[in-house]
Amino acid sequence: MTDEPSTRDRLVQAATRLFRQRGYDGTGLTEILTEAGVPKGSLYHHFPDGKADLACAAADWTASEIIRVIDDSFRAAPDWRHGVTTFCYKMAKLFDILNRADACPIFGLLFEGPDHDRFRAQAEQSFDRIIAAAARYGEALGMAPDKAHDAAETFIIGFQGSWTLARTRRKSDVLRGLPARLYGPLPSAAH
Amino acid sequence: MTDEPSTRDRLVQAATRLFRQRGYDGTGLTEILTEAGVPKGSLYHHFPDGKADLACAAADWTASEIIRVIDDSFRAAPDWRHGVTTFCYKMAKLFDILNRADACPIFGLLFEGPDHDRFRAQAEQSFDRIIAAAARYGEALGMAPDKAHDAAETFIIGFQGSWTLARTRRKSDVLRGLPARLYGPLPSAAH
DNA sequence: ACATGACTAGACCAATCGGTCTAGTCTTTT
DNA sequence: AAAAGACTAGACCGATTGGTCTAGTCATGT
Repeated sequence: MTDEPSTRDRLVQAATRLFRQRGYDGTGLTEILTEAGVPKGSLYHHFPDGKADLACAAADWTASEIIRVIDDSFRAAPDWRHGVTTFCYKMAKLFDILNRADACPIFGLLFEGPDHDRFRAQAEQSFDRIIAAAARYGEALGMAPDKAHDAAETFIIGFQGSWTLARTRRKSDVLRGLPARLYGPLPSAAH
Repeated sequence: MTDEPSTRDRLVQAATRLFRQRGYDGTGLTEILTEAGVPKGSLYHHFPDGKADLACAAADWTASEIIRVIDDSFRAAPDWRHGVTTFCYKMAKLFDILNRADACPIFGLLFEGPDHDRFRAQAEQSFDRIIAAAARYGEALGMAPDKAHDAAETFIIGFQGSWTLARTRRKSDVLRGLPARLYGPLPSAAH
């Protein structure tokens, strides 16, 4: 009945947090180990290839988290724009919690590192998983499959760029303004 | 009459290239020094604060290069969309030259590093310079000042996101597709 | 001829890096 | 009770890190 996270999970989550703040090369193993409260031996037991292995696990875990937010945002959305808007607001809130300084959870993790192509492949896969998840909701809302995929891509591209700008400015409203940027001002609400 | 680049310039350009490939923390000083063919003493003469100083200089240099491309793209453009399209095509070409693997020249340089807030401030300034340069062309093409600024922001946000996706996929056509994404399919050319 | 400041040159340093390895402690199976 | 494998624990390693420091080389002004 202990719901303490396992050693493995504590490692993944500490790594995720630190990589997001300081990047892959900027984060030392000891730092991760200290934050997770785990000795070195355990790391190399759970992740035989060490840091690179851990980073891939962190990327995977992050992608799943993002998809969870997409699900929460689109499940009850009456139309595409509502889903996107809810997602952006949720992420803006997260952005503020993360001190407006961390890398985009979606892509911050995924580059750099010595084992370049392995990381790139991980990024591509995570990216596609996320886009596919969004596209599925587009289809459910009546878009044609290729239209839905395209809309999802545009959405994620815009989100990625917005997060970057939000980060340099340390202001989350760039994220909340994305829907209006992509789809124009809301026609409703005005008289 | 020697047009060899100065020691300083060689340092900045080598650093720019390497930071773009491996990131700030992923690039060692010796690597930069070797690539530039410059000994350590010279580095600390020209950049007393060492690596961080050099990174800021590299960021500044990069921003100026980007603005040069913006100028080249918009100077003779008949309208906003043409300018954006030319820019995207030019950058797609650059992307292919860079082996489709490097970070976005605009923002790849600017994060991470121990001296976090200094880098962030540099990024913000470079970012704003670039957006302002684009916005100026928007105004010259007849947009109201705030409309032009907004259009420039959307453009750069989209570009940043597109570069990231292009990088994970190693395909430059994501960049070339940005104008259609932002402004819809070209109405002309069709019957 | 000589002094001066700009710049080059690289040996050297403590600290930290990612990673290995041995020892020991649990939990489970028989 | 004994054996076995999963897992924890951390001392230790060579390599590399960013940075300092001293010595020397130029070009220029006087």
